[in-house]
Amino acid sequence: MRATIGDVAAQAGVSIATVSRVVNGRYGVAPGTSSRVQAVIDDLGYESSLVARSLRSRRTNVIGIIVADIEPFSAELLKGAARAIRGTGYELIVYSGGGHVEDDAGWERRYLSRLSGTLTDGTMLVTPTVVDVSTSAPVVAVDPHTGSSAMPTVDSENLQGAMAATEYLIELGHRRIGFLAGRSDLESARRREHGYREALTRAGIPFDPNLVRVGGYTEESARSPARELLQLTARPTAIFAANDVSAIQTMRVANEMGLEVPQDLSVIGFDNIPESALTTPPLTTIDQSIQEMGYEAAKLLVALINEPDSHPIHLTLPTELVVRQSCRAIPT
Amino acid sequence: MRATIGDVAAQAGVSIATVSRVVNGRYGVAPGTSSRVQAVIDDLGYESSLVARSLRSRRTNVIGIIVADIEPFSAELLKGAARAIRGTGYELIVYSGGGHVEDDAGWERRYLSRLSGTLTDGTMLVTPTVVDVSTSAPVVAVDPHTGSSAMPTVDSENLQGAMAATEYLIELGHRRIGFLAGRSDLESARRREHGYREALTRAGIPFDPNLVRVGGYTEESARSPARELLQLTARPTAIFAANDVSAIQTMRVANEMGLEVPQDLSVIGFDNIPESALTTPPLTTIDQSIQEMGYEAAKLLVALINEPDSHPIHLTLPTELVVRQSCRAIPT
DNA sequence: TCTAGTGTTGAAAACGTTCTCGACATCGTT
DNA sequence: AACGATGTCGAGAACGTTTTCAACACTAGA
Repeated sequence: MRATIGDVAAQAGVSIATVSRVVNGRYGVAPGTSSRVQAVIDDLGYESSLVARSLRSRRTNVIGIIVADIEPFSAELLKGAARAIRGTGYELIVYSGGGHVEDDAGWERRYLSRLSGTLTDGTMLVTPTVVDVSTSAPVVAVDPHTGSSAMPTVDSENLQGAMAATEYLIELGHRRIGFLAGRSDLESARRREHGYREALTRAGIPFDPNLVRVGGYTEESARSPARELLQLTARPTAIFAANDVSAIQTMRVANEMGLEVPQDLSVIGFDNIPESALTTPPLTTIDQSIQEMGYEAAKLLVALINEPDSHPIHLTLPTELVVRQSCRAIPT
Repeated sequence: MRATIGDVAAQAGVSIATVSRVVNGRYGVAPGTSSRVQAVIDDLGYESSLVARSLRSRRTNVIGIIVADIEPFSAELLKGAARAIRGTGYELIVYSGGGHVEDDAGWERRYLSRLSGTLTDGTMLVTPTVVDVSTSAPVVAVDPHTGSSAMPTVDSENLQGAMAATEYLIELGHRRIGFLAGRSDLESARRREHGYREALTRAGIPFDPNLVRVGGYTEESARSPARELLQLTARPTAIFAANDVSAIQTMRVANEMGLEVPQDLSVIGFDNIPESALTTPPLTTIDQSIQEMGYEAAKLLVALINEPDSHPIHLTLPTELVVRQSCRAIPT
């Protein structure tokens, strides 16, 4: 059984209050008493319960990260956040539901309400759909899926990145370029689609709505729209998928249909998750330095905790084209 | 301000107990009352505090994962664990200190004590140094850094994997093979070193203690021993690093010294973290399917929570050689 | 009409902490 | 000798829940 503060107090022959003082290094306990209590603490291996402590006191020195699920994107973000936290004295708690998000709108509000005000001093929301949460504790949103808000925000240049991806395909000679979109209620998805259309327009290529399918960012939701695109009579020679997970599925579907990438089909993604380098062929994609987003968001959050009245910041990180081997030039 | 159960009760004109019953779907509240309370809950956006709830009640439906830091290895593990949890109704909480582990022995015991018995129904310990923790709640250790114990365990075939790596180098014609070890107090590191020596012995190559340096698994701790190996007068033609992070640093150090990999030096790693495919050249390594370890460990933990008296299991997952481009045959 | 049951509700204890407040020594000062 | 200052300590409230227990109002059966 786990030792409680009461056990320590009883064994040391002092009150609970005194043990609490020793544990937290508060002023006002005699040296003799202190060392005696400390000895009992070591002996029993007592450690204060994070839960009870945070229920009572305002400050916990824990920052929370709320994610819908732990998948490549959020995992990258976590690495960056952990790097930012290192040495600041804060600890990290990541909270994730079972990944059943589709049928569960407002999860971020619910989870936030579960943690905030008690467990954590501040919270980082990863790809939230709603950002108008009202809370006393600082919150920063990473890659929010809706327009700018009063909340501090870190995201990346979705528009420019999507344009760069499309322009690259155009430079390679592609004209029939399919777009596998994310959910249209998500801001990043809309911006990427906008970038795709903008690049087409600038190149003087007419926009064909038939070449756009809605994918939804997850493995499961990407497969059938990808198949639809590849079954068109005028099959696109290239597909720009709105994130890497979708792009990887697109390559898989293409293979299942007997198509070779990049000989028969060029595929480009968005995100540059580590997995994208592991595919055959390695995926050409847009790097949005997810780790940096996590790093900056965590730094921002810590700053916000220490300086609560600073006004909201919107940070936008650059994107960059990463050429690997999933695209090739159209033979003219 | 965050709404509490008291706010809901006051506004609905019922007692706190009744609200609690409605929230948890307990039997014994009149339909009319229930819907009235539910309306107030929706209106106020009330969500019960995870902290307060878990302080009081035994069951939380949360499983905890305790990691020293979030780096490539643990991040992979998390992905697997999240996959295993999906759809089970459990939620996931990952707890990590600031990554200041070296000067902080017994972190796993401390963190466990912080969470267990309160916040989580069961806990997964990632690469713990001590495994003799005593706790009432179920615990499973992943890749424990010490010998087998009474605690359920998931690890992988460190010995066989290390032998495979060394044998591969030998097959390529290498004879002077350096080994960049992990910390000698860690079980996995010892097993990998054992595999290295065993493979040498079987091939009839005498073991040279001078070709072994202690690295310690982290980026910082790997650099100087790697440099030492490369500065030997009889420089090894190949280096087997005990994990991918060390191997990547080894390649970097080699480059800084003007050596080309794999022309001047072959490097092989261990783990197959996603990052290992991103290096130039891509790293040849031993795949220990970290995600699977996380997946199996989480499954095991859930089983243990539901069936507490089942006897401890030790699961060992296979390893596999992944050939990329960081090794080449010695010209004879 | 009484009684036993059933359905609905609230009061209050408990979980493990932190922290305020007051109590009691002890000590130096006048 | 009296008094305030200082040092050391414990009692108890509070944090937001869950859960036990008892209370109350009915209804149905005798």
